[in-house]
Amino acid sequence: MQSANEIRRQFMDFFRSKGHEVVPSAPIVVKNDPTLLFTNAGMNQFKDYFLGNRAPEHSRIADTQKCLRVSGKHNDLEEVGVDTYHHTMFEMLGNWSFGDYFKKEAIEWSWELLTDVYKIPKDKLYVTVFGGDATENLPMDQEAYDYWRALVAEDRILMGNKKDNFWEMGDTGPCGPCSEIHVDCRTDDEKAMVPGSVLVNADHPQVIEIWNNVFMQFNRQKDGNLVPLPAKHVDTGMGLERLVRVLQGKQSNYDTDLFTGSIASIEQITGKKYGYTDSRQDIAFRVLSDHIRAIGFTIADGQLPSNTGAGYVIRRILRRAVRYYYSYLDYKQPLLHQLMPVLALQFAGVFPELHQQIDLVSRVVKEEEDAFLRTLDKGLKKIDDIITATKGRDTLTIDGKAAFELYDTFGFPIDLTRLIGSEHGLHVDEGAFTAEMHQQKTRSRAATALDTDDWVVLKDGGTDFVGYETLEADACIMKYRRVSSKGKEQYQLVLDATPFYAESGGQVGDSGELVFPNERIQIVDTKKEDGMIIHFAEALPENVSAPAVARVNKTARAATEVHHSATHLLHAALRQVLGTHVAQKGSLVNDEHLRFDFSHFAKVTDEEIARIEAIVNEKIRANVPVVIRTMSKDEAVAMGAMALFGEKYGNMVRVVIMDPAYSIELCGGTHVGATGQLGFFKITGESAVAAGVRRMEAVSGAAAEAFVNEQLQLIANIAAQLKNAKDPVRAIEKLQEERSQLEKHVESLEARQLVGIRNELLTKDEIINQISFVGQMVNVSSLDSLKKLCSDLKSHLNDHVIVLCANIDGKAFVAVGVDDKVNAARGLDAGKIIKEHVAGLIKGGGGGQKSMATAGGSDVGGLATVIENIRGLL
RNA sequence: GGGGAAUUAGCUCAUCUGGUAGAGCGUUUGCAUGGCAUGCAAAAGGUAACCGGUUCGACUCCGGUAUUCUCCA
Repeated sequence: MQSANEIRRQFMDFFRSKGHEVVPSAPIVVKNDPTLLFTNAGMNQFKDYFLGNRAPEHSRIADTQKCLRVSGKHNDLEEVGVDTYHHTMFEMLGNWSFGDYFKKEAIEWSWELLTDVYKIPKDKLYVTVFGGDATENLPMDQEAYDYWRALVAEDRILMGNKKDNFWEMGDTGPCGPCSEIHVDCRTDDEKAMVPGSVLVNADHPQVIEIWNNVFMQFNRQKDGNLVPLPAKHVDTGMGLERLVRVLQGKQSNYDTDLFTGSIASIEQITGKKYGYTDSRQDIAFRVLSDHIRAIGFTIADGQLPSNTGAGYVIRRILRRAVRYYYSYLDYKQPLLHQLMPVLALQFAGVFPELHQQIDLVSRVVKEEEDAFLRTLDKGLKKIDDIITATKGRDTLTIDGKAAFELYDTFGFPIDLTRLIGSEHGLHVDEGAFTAEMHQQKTRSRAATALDTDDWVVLKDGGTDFVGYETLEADACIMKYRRVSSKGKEQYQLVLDATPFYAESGGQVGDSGELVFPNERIQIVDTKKEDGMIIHFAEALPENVSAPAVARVNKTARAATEVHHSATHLLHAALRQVLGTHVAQKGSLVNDEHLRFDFSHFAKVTDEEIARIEAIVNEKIRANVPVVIRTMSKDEAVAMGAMALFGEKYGNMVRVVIMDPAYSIELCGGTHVGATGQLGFFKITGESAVAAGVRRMEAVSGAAAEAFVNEQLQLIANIAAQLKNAKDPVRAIEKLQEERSQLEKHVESLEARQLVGIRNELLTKDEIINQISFVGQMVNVSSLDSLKKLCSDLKSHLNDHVIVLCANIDGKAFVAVGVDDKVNAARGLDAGKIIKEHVAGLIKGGGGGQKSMATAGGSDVGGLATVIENIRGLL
């Protein structure tokens, strides 16, 4: 039996023999594309080629692409692991032609590979061809049919409709008919009963599509019309997991050697046995062996779990895995991180990034697992309350709102609520839960509603980026569109030439202005989308076709460049001081400061920070020229450039060198000419971001100068407050000591004073109708003292009624204490007394408990009456 | 980006509708035992995240800020 690794290698060898360049997988985490969080198809990294925004370096390419799908019409996260063939992370094998070969070769080669190389029996295979569509006025794909007919019997070629056999990237853009290859894996008996041809594209688990060949030959325009493309492309995708299952003769993807290693490890760790069934326990095995891949590869590509965006998707996948082993494998400790090394080893030859960062990834995963297990613990306490409340209401239904609150606010999974509820004979009101969920979604969507108009195209072509050389350029608007969200309108502009740097690699996009003959348009931000540089403006010029001068805000750009160059110096210094395990995990560079996240397992000590700063400042004083060169990737790696995981690089890369012996980085950002321009570098903060990831914040250039001045000013102010003490720190320590001593002193004085007053009051005790009555004006400084005094007296008197009045800063205060026995025997209630006989007299309000209550008011004159009135009640 | 929640002793958390902030663990001290594990007793430890408002009175109610958690996009 061929292993998955062999099968993958055969694919690459085959297409290499057909003149293809084999390229590595693009990162699974997508950067700089607001429409996509993760790579979800093999073609993602070639999107720019198809759109014509960028020229391909090879016209024939083959690869295996890491993909992630957690939502979509055929793949809901909650379904993964339940069946035998859906996955979160999967590999898409693909061969590509950019304006090179077309239908003939694509069809012939796919057949050759499947039947000659992989030796799949021809009578197991069916192919589909686009059958035409009347509404689009498209004929059937006769060309593809004819090429297939030369290879395959007529009854194995099926006609497909637009839904299955016409592929579109989006509402507009390149598209075309496609031709799928399906394989029928059923037994001969089953085949005899129902012919495979009727089960194609019918969601049968054993009759599955394994390869789709898309022939891009049209461009879909905004008005819906299809225009033939000048250059025709081939875009294919074959799911490796399915292919391996077919070639290894398995019933389920999970029975192939892509997954059996992980499953065996889970068996070993949990002591449970995988039984190939649909039981909860077996589903848990599949869920874990699937999710572990998604988790491992996304983190290895630099995306840490978090509570927003792509990071949140990873957190959700990870938590679903935890839920499954926690509930169905009866394993209550972190488990996933134990599987990582097995996975890393399995893919070391294909996707080395996981193996190379295995320590970091394992730690991050363990930390996440620990955090979620803690969340579960807290949720378990909450659900106890809910269950008690439910039973108290004499019902068997857990309120859907309560279940949703538990889920929404405390992150407690709904399936666990169901499970725990059922253990108590309760069920969840699912309708109400779903309704709450729906409301939440509607609210979120409304808040993010983005209304985007169509592009208005004035001129076709690509943008010439001149921002590395100049900050000012002649430009025309090529296309623009209006976008609005939450009542705020903005315009997005694409220019034929621009000096504006679009946000990338952590460096923020440029701001500036477009100078037209009669007006100036402010550019507030610049971003990248589909390879286009998009300028964000608050308004449109009156004449959008007028020539303009695009001018970048020089001050901001210069300050940003200072921080970007400082980031490189910092990165190199970190590696020198902390070790070469330091790798960039995130970066933000703007005109005010820089933020750099990197892998490191301990807090960076003050001494280390001092050494890092010293190295960077040394490099600044050495005034090292910053050399920027474009070279081949191999050359850059040979030079010792730090290549980042999770970054997509073409064959030619831009390399930024600050002293070849010190810092060489692949980087598309903009930099200063020489390090001396940085002036000074200062680290302003060091903190933790996630397990094994630290964050460093720093300033350089003018921002560093401002920072230092602020700090010095602060110290000067402090010293001045301390009467310019020689040693301000010692002076503050002394002040604090004195303060705490004084506080204690005052406290004990007050306590003693109160004891004195209390003893005096005890002598004035009168017995009225068997009740100990104390009613006096006292001299205390706060309501708190008055209360203390009252409570103190209570503990010294039996059968008491106490009324204490005080004049504190011109306001009247009264405390009334009534012994519980007196309350019971005579119905005297301190709270009631205060409300009915005190508050009114002093023009105020009050209240309290039966045994003690207080009141306050503005009329000090009423206090004497208060005492007499209460005496009268006895 | 939008919603919900949390922040109380060194740590983990109580404090039902506003009315004198508590527990367990840990710390310190004393006692018991030859020593340890430990047991007993006592003590210290609080600006209730921060700022403002309502109230006679706010940990508690309202608003804002910060940090953290959580769900949705």
